[in-house]
Amino acid sequence: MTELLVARLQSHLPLDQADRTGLLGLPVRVLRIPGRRSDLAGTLARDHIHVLVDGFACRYRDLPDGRRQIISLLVAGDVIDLRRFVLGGELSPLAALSPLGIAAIPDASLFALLETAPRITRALWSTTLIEESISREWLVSIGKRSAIERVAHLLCETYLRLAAVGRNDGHRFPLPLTQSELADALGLSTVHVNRTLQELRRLNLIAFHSGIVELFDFDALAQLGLFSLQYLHLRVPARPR
Amino acid sequence: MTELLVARLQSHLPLDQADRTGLLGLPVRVLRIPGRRSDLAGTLARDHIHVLVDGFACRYRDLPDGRRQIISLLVAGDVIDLRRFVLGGELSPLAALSPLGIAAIPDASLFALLETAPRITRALWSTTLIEESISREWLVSIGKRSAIERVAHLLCETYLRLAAVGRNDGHRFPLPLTQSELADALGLSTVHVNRTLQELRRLNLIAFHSGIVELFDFDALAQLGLFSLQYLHLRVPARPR
DNA sequence: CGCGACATTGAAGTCACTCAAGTAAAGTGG
DNA sequence: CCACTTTACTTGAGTGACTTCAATGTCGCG
Repeated sequence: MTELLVARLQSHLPLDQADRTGLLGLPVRVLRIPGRRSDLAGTLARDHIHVLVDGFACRYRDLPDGRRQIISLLVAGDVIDLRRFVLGGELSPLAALSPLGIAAIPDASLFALLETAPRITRALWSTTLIEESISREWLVSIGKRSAIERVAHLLCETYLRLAAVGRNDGHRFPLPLTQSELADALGLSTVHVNRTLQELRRLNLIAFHSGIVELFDFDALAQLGLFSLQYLHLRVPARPR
Repeated sequence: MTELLVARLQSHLPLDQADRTGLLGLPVRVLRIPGRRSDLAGTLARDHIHVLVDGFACRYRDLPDGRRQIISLLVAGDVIDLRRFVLGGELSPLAALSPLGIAAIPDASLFALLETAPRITRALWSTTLIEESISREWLVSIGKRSAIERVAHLLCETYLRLAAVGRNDGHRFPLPLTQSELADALGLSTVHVNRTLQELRRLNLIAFHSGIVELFDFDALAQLGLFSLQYLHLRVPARPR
């Protein structure tokens, strides 16, 4: 179950054999969430660290009057609660967008491993920096990109993140968000997301149906979305045919 | 010069005496930037880590067609290039918004210190997590808050960040951004920032003139901006009279 | 079959943008 | 010390991208 974590960490920084062995030796319990739901954070043990191994989740933030902003998308390989692990405090609100598999590792075991393997500390720290990098790029999207650019950008980003952990199927990949959730992620209204998706279909750039996206022309989509790639810090830019 | 860094790290996580001594013993060279300028990143040595000790800076990102998004504001005590230190790669574009004082510490010295002081690693890691937290809150602002809420929110945030390092003067604090830079930070147009500031003045909530802000009613402003405070992870919420 | 969730469409409205002047303040040079 | 330039701020008018509201359509499922 931790192979995925190893793969994920190595996609950003190299590890050596001892590091890998240490990670693979961590005790893991796997948790299953059967389907979509909000407010998942409370169900995660506060003395374990959790890695998403399957499915889609998101972090979100609700304003007092009900407005919701989706802050980030979590895909297989993402560590869910490093912030709590390092800084303590509460976990940010979390929602399952599909059935999930979550690996839970006791904090204590990871602490022990980090004492002997400084490179892993650095690799984990890196993943938080990359999350931040993505978060900043979303800021650019919402702040400066038009609706169609935002959607195009998000699709490029998600595609590459999934491809980096092998969860794509050629140019097709799962994206189990409703249009209204896309709207909350992109800072748009549901109606406008709908029209924007139609425009992208009309341009023959994508198909999107029942939670599956297909990209017909990644390069054109990337150009349209002013997508630039470096911010994902992938060591081997998984670029598809 | 590193007292400020100590203060900053302690504002989020406790350190012990040995940690403080180690930090204060780091060799430091101080760099002065005489005034406002973009594209500062290139002038910072790639084998030193830099801490802003005085003045205001910002990270930004330009899109190919010239649109600029300001990604974050850096104030005294902020570490500038932890990402490079941990993850390598390029520093994100940086601009000086005022004359700056920057402390430069050799990477090697800090690496050496971190080997003996794991708590400092954790404290530094924390600062990157808090930066991310702020970045996410900006995402919420731009995604879901109205123009006046955004401005109010930014003012509350900046006030508390400055107060945490003692760079406020009662309810007054420096904010050396032009309205056009505020616009680039908030995802608004210059014209609209102007009108929004006028509205805030009309409501008797703020004064803002030649780079100095005064808050007449922090609580009212916080309420207007849907500002919630926890995301700054301050151990001692510096709340002013 | 009928319900519920999601997607789609149309129409009307608005918040914030763009364009275009005009004013104010501060620096520059002769 | 005063024209001249530059930079920032302010104001008005018109526009447009996106929103809101309100139906209607479609699909999967018990």
